[in-house]
Amino acid sequence: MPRKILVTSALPYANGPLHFGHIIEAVQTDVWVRYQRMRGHDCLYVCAEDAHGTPIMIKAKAEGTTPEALIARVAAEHRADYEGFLIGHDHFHSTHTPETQYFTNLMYERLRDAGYMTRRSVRQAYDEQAAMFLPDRFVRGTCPRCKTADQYGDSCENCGATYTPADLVDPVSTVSGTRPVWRDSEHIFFALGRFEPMLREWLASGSLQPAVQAKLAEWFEAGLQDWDISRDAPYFGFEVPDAPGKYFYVWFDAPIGYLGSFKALAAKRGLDVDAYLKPDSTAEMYHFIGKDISYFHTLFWPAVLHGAGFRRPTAVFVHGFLTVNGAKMSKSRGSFITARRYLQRLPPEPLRYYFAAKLGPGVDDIDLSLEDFTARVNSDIVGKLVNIASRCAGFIERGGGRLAAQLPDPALYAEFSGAAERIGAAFEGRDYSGAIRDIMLLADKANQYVDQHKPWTLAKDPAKADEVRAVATQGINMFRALITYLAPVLPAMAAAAGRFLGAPVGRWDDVQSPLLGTALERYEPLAVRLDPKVVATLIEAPAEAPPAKPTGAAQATKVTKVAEAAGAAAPKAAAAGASPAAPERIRIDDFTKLDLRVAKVLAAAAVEGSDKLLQLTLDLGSERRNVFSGIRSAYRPEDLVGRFVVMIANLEPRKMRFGVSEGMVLCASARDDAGGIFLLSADAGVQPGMKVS
RNA sequence: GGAAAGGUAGCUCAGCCGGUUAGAGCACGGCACUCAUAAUGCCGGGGUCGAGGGUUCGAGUCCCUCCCUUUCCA
Repeated sequence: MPRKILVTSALPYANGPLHFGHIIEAVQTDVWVRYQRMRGHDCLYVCAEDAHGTPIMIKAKAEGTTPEALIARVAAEHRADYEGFLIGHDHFHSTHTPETQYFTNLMYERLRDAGYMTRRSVRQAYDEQAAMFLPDRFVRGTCPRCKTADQYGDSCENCGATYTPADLVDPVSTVSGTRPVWRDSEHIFFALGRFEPMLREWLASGSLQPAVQAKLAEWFEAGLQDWDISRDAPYFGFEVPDAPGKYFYVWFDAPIGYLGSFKALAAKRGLDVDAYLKPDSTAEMYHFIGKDISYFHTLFWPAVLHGAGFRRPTAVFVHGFLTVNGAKMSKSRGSFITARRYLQRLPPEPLRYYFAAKLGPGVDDIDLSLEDFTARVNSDIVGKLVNIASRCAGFIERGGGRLAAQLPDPALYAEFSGAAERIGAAFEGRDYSGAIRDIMLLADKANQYVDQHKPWTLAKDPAKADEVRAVATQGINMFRALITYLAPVLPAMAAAAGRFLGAPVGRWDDVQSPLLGTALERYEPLAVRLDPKVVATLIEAPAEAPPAKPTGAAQATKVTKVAEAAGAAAPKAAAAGASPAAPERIRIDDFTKLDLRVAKVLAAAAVEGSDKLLQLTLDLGSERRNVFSGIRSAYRPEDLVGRFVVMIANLEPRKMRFGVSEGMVLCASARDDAGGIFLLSADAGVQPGMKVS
């Protein structure tokens, strides 16, 4: 009996491009959906543009356009990127639509009438010049705990402290640059705490992964707070029906956007919305999300649904974060890879395969290692999988173009067809990495089979033509089983394979009856190898020397990391094998010979008669030093005054043409300074003269 | 600061409820083969399973402490 399933992945926000973090989630969802469809289930996949909120409003203003125009433009880009990665949404909508507004108002009114909405006054930062209340992220200032400058209004990136904008030292509005004032305003709150028993029961039903359950337990422990779902005008969103000048907070209507998108789809296809959304619905509803938004999806969302008389999600599937080459995606490291950047260089399926090969059912983070990506795809897909078809196709073609009437080794084929349930269960349970391990083991087995039976040797004896065809038929059928199992991951390749086989690859159960006696089409290569040189260009070399942007965590990096970051300027050169002579090892006492000190730049000036040098006057706490430094190409003297640098304080003074240099300032750079020169410095709070060790 | 996940061969990872000489793929070395996109097959080298304690007849697998990495925190 086919299941009725509604699936969503998280809504991309309409103020930036899709990046690999979005793509891995879309791939995870899409693979699951395609698998369900291959099993004959009625599985719908909807998504939408998350269109509301202050950031959209401000970005539109900055671009001199309207939020609607901005959303339309970004949504079109997002849609194209999703399509580029073969993400098969049944419908891609927007939250700024009548459908979403309909559900938003309906839910609000029902929750209000049931007594779950309360009002009370809130004191909030207000920008008098821009005439608007400021979200926490739009107030910046100095962390009250560690004194790091220029931190967001809700938490410190450096020390991790959490606080409110009012706690900041020297708060500044990022909208106008002025100092905010504090004003009171009435807000609407959703009484989340009253749903605790329901939520506990819901989570006990086994809808969530163990790690997510643990997180929820922690939140229950801390106590569920009322949730402020309103914002003051000006705000881009839906106005609250019974509160003029108040708008629904973007996070209130974002998940409702799932239902809005579904409603639009239902209208298009004549589906019964109620059958999916009523409290006792037998349809299943799943949300694929990243772990950062599990609070909204595992607490607010089920509570809002339940309180408003709708069904709750069957389950929420939470995945971990994507890291690139072992570290968080970062713009400054160039590892912030957009969907567009990838698609301009490479086809989508290798990445779908690689993500699938690494995705498990848990919330663990997933690392994209570019070298591993290339090796894995070339070896698994081209070397193993496609090779089976490629090496067998010729024998069939030369032998008349038709498959044999029966399999020479039914027992071996049974191993392949018998894996269907095991591999299917892995897909169902989102253990794609397990499924792919299984599939590749079978691919090895298929290649071994061909090797053992040596059709190329048999083919030399015309009397053995039937035997040759039989072996190739066995091989082709094993290939067919494997590409069927991989079809959720590689839909385009599966379609191409279907054309070659003369029988579409579409249903999971097709594998149970081998393809016999039928004609094959001419074999065309189903995949090409990835060029490591092209793959390496996914990582962007940092463009120019960063214009003095030294704040917070970015600056707290260890010296080794800085060196690495600079090394990345020559993209992957080191990884490509150009290993520079490894430096000799030293002992700790060699290191302690260095007297590294933090110094403050008191004065800086270009040196007359030199293209490279700046003359620095440094405060070492107890003394001042005069140092010449070859950083003129990367720093303007006036930008340096007041900042902290690291210097070698016990370097032999050196007489130069322009004077005596009494030390050396530490910088990171590529060997030829090609990617720029980067001064090392210390976090806020450091004092001149402090020793570095 | 709180929390979660992870630390197993050069790389990416698998090792279920503790039990024979710790596995796979890639990479590397050798051999074979030539049907296949220098693809494939066979053989081989390579691991003090992060560190230190503990429980046990026996621990990569359980407990404690510490170190490191990544990530999350309405």
